[in-house]
Amino acid sequence: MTSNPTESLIQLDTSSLVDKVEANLVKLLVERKLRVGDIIPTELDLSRSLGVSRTVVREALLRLRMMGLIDTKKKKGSVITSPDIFGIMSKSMNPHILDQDTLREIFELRLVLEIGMADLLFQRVTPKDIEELKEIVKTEPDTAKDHIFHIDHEIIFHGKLYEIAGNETLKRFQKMLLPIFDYVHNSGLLKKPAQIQKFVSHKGLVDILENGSPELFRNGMRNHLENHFLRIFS
Amino acid sequence: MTSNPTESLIQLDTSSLVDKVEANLVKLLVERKLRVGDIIPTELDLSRSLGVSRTVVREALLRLRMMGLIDTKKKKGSVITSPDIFGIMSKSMNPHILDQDTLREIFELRLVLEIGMADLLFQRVTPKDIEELKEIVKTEPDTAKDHIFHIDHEIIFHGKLYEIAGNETLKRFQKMLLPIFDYVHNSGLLKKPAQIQKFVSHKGLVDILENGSPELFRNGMRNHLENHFLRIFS
DNA sequence: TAGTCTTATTATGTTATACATAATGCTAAA
DNA sequence: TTTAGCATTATGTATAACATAATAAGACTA
Repeated sequence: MTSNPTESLIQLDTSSLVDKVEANLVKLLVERKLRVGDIIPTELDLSRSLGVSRTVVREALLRLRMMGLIDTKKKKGSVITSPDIFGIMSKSMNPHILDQDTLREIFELRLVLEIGMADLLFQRVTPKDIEELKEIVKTEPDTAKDHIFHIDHEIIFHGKLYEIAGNETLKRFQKMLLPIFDYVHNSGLLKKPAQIQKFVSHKGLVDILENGSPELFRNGMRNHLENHFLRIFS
Repeated sequence: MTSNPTESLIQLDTSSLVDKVEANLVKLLVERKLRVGDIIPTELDLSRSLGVSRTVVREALLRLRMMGLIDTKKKKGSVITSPDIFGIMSKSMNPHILDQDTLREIFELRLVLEIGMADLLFQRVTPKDIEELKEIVKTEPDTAKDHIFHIDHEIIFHGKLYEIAGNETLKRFQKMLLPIFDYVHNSGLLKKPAQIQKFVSHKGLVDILENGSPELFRNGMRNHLENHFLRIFS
């Protein structure tokens, strides 16, 4: 027992009707173990059985739709879909909307991911992957060359790495982060300017992936990203 | 020019009215550079100036609200808020809703994060942090002891690490992942059972953080998480 | 005058109804 | 049998009305 005067107060329910209906529907999906492709009742049915207006049901369904839990088609009604945890998130991933701190943090997040995923890579990489990577780095442009082309090449190479990692969630996450990363990289947001200095190259990374170890790869990737690290650690 | 017969077809606009209004509103927020706390027009005003029904405006606003772009209060109207990129996502982070593959991938994601964040740690750790970590590991329970207590301790220790990393986005992301990680860890989802074998301890990690380098820490953390890695690499 | 209580106002929350629209399925004609 | 056309159905949109909560304005009291 504390002397906190709010101790005995009951947490009162400030949730709106829509909130309740939403929770109800989610519970329904979970408890009834509905599978992907199953159809849920129509808005009118739901509004009748839940005793609320169709408007409220609609708003709740809209939320589920935004969560990626359902997909609603005309006439058919709503069907359960495999939830897409990044679906909605990508919509708010707008550099112009996010504040500077968040932008910088997302920039960092990408670096963290690429260094940390070494073990996944070594576990799942195949000889075919190595060949493909070699093919990619063969056309590696000079850093001094066309900037846009350079960026494109970066995306292809690192994208391939994520593919090898065999983690779709990770891949989609980075794909969402990428535009932000690029934006931060090119905006004047980071105080230190970008260096053109060259550290471990893509070619070097492929070599490590073929003959080295996760430890070596982590260090190699860390070094490869040195230019970016230099910019955030001022 | 290809012989693709669909080549010359125009991608027609299947977006609903709500979609358009939503896009319009986001554009408004971005272009007008509205700041946090600013009030946007009332639903009725918007419906009048956009020439659509209040219903449509409401649905669009609901979406913005779900994206964490606005917060709407009665009477006041809607005010801009600092967008919360994980806000909505955490709602769909329900182990019972996500499919098995995604669950496993999220499990992996946590491992990636903790190994990859070494540089952030070393850059931002303070002597005070080290002291606090030492205090935490001092009460480190024996692995054989109470399981719940052990989990709690895990969360406290690793949570402190995220705090030191000084990346709020990263921290919030992991906080969201944690329940899923726990669920996967304790469910029969992973084929291999959990080992009670002990590798690099929390104490060992603190020692590295105090006297070592990012490279050493990455390897130490990798080793510390060995039990988990053993389970996903079957 | 300052402070509090009451009342009016206002914008969102909710309901109800009607019609538009698109997808599906059925039916009848070629 | 195929296809064109129609009926059906569930979502999309519009409108109007009232409920509710937060705020502001006004009135009343100390």
